[in-house]
Amino acid sequence: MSARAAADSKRKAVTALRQDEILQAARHVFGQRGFNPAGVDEIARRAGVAKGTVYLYYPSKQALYRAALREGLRELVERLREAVGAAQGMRARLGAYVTTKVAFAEGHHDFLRMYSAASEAGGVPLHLQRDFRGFYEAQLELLEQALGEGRDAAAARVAAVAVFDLTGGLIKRRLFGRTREETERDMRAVLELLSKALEAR
Amino acid sequence: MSARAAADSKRKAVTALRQDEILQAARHVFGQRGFNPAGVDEIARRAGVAKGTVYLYYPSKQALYRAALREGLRELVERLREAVGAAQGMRARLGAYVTTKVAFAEGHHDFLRMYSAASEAGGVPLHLQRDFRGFYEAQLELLEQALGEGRDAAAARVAAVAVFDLTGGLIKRRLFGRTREETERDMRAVLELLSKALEAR
DNA sequence: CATCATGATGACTGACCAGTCAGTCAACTG
DNA sequence: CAGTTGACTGACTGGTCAGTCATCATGATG
Repeated sequence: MSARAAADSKRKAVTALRQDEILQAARHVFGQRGFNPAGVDEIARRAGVAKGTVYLYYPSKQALYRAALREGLRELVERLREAVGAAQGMRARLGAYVTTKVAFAEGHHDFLRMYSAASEAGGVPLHLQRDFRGFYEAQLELLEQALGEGRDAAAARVAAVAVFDLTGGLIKRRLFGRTREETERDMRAVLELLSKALEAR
Repeated sequence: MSARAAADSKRKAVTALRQDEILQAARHVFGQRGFNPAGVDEIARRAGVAKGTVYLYYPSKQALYRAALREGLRELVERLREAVGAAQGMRARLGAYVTTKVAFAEGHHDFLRMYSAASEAGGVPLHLQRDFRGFYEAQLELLEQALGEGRDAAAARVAAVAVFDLTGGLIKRRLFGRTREETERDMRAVLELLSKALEAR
C-alpha cells in the first residue's frame, strides 16, 4: 500500500513534469513561428518526446495552444493584480502596472509573442481568441479601477485603454529588436507622458 | 496599325483590371483569414477567375500578399503625408494624422487587418515583414516632424510612438467590433489626452 | 520468473493546398 | 474563312502535416 502510494505519487509528478515540459516547448515554438507554421513534431522534439506523447497529454494542437496561452495569461494577470493592488495612489498604481508588465515580458518573450499574435485576425483559429478577450477585459477593468478615482466611467475607460495600448507598444517594440535599456528608457518616458495626461485636470 | 494599337490598349486595360480584381480579392481573403489559412483557390474564386489565372499575374502566394500589402501601405502613407502636410500648427497636424488614419481604416477594413497581422511574429513569412517595417518607419518620421518643434529628438520620438500606438489601438478595436460612432468618440478622447500630454511643457 | 499494465513511440494515413501544365476557346489577323 | 495567338482553365502532382495506432519498453505484482 505504501509502495503503491509512493509509485502513484511519483507517476503523478512525472506526468506533471511532462505536461510542463511540453507546455514550455509549445510556448517557445508557437512564439517563434506562430500557430499555423508551428509543427507538433517540432514541439515534441523540443520537449524531448515523440509526437504521439504530445497527444497523450493534449487532445489536439489547438488545445495545446490554448493551454499554453491561458497559463501565461493567468500568470500575467495575477501578477498585475498583485502589483497594482499593493500600490498606493493613482500614480503608483499606474507605475506598478506598466513596470510589472514590462518586467514580465522580459522573462517571457515567447509567451508574449503568442499573446501579441493571438489578438490578430487570422493568426489563430477564431475561437481561440475568446481566451484572449477575457483576459483583455480583465486587464482593462483592473486599470479602470486603478486610474478611475475622481473620473467618470468613460474617462476611466479611455485612460485604461491608453495605458494598455502604450504598454503593449513598448513590449512589442522590445520583442522586435529594441534593447532592454532602450525599453527601460522608453518606459520612463511613457510614464511621464501618461502622468501629464492623467493628472492634468 | 490603328486596329492593332486599339486592340493592344484594350488588352492592357483588361490586364490592369484583372490585376486589380485579384488584388482586391486577395486583400479581402488575406484580411479575413490571415496569410496561411487563406487559400489561393478562394482568392481566385472571389476574383471570378481560375486559380491558374492568379499565377499569370503573380508568381506566388507570397508575391500576391506582398503586392496587396504594399499597395495599401503606399496609399495610406501618401494620404497621411498630404493631410499632415496641409495642416498648420502642432495640434492640427496631430489631429490630421489621427483622423486621416481612422477615416482610412473605415474604408479599408480588409487591408487594415492585413496591416495589423503583418506586424506580428509568425502570422506571415518573415521577409514579408520588411515592407511593413519600412512604412512603419516612414510614419514615425512623419510624426516626429509633425510634433517635433520645440522638442529634442528623443522627446519627439516618444511623442511619435505614442501617437502611433494609440491610433493603432483605436483602429484595432474598431476592427474587432467597436462601432463607428464609438470609435469617433474614442478618437476625440484620445486626441484630448494627447494634447494635454504634448502641450504641457 | 512470468504476467500484466501503462506510458511512450514513430511509421503511417488522409486531408489539404501551392503551384503546374496540357488543353480549350474567343478574338484577332491576313 | 482558315490559321494563329495567348489568355484562361481546372485536373493533377508533390509535399506537408495533424492526428492515429500497432508495437515496444519498463517496471510493478503475484
